[in-house]
Amino acid sequence: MTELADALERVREALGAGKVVLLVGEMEVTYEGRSMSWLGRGERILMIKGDRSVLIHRPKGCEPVNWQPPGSHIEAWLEGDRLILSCNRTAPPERLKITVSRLVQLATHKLADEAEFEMHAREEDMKLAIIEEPCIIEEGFRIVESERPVREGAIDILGVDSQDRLVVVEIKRERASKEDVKQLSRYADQIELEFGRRPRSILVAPSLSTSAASLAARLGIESRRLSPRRAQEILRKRRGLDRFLAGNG
Amino acid sequence: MTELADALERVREALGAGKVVLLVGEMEVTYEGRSMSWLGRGERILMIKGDRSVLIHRPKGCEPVNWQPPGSHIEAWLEGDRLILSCNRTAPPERLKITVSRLVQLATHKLADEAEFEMHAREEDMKLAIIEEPCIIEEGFRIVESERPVREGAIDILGVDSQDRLVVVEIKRERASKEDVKQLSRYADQIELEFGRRPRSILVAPSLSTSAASLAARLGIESRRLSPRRAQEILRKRRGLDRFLAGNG
DNA sequence: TGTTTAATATCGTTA
DNA sequence: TAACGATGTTAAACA
Repeated sequence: MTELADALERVREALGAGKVVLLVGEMEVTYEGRSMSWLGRGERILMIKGDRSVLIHRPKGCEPVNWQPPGSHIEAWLEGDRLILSCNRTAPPERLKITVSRLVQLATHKLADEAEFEMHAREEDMKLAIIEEPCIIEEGFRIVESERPVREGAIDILGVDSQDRLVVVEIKRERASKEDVKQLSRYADQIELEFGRRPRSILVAPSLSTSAASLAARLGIESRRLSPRRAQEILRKRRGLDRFLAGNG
Repeated sequence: MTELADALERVREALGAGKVVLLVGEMEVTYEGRSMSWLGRGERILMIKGDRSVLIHRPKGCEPVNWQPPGSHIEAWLEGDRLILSCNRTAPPERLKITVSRLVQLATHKLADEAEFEMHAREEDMKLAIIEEPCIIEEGFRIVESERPVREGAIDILGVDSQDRLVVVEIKRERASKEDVKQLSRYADQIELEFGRRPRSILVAPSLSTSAASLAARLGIESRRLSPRRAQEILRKRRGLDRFLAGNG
């Protein structure tokens, strides 16, 4: 197969030059390492990036069927009328073997992409919004400390209410589960041990699961509705205001 | 830009025909939905599959920088000298907008892939290995029940030892963490409540983290070393033996 | 280097 | 549909 022999040369050249390889064709895939998998012959897309990460995509589904993280050692050779690609890692030991039996398309590109990726509306942004605007929790709420370490993990926010009672705040960016309520309860236990009196506990999340809500009620844990999106809007508004005040100062 | 106008037509045709689109070029990307993200201009690979899942890959890294799961509604149009792709979902509401400013390559393919994907050596296989060969846990160990539901979740394996003491077994396919030890301890609490006496607790995993090991020691929790790979070997050997015995029967 | 935690996690199963 | 755990989770932050 002259076509696959040519492909082998181009793949080797691309690997050496740190190019991205896009190979469309008929292939079999086996993986052995943390798990083991077999995938029989079919038409797929193989992507090898400049950092030697490897992805195999089927014609459907968002996730790759097989992959190898960046830095794998890649070898390529011909075996009869097949093009073999062996992608190996040592820690943990794992191997991905791709057997290409028919080539549909092969492209290689040297790509330049230095842009910064910015993401917002994460759990971190919810915490920042509360720190910059504590009345999200309630009127008169003040921050004492963020990420205060306790025996198991860290308390998202420790604060005091208008009557100077300690408040333990736990933040979740998704619907809170029973387990999240238990975690907050354990944090409150730690604070009670340390300060000698029971703090208030407030779970901040866009919503609570039914079991989480009933457990929270039983344990006397309060909750506040806040979505990551709303937190992001509060931050943006506030920072806009800060810039305005700075400009006038 | 005649090139991008031509690309628009080919993308539309591919979307209608359920083809896979591979577009390499310079683009900006914004996402708004469960989170929000911005990515400035750079050279990337856009993949749209037949099921309308969308992936954007940078030249490095295993994971896509942005994506949209299968079934998103995709619209494409020209805006000045830019090709715009808008990929929308309704549940949850989220939108991915791609602005292509320069085309490097565009390919579309109708791919056929009907192969079955088989994966082995998962946590499930570790459980099966213990069920088929209980002496992996210890001499005289017998299975009572698998996946026994308790208040929070399910016990992987409940069994009895050679002295008829109850044993709660928790299986982890990776190095076990402190949290895994706590989970097992809570399961043991539930069994103690139900049966009126403290069961033995055994954590099965390829290894334990240092903090997990010390917590296990403090709580009187035992452990057994078992990797998914070894479990898979045991299963294969055993099933081979079963077939041999069945052939002789 | 190892551990811990967040993620647009995704994906499957079960009640 | 909601809840819950497994995943070859991946990836980043932290000690």
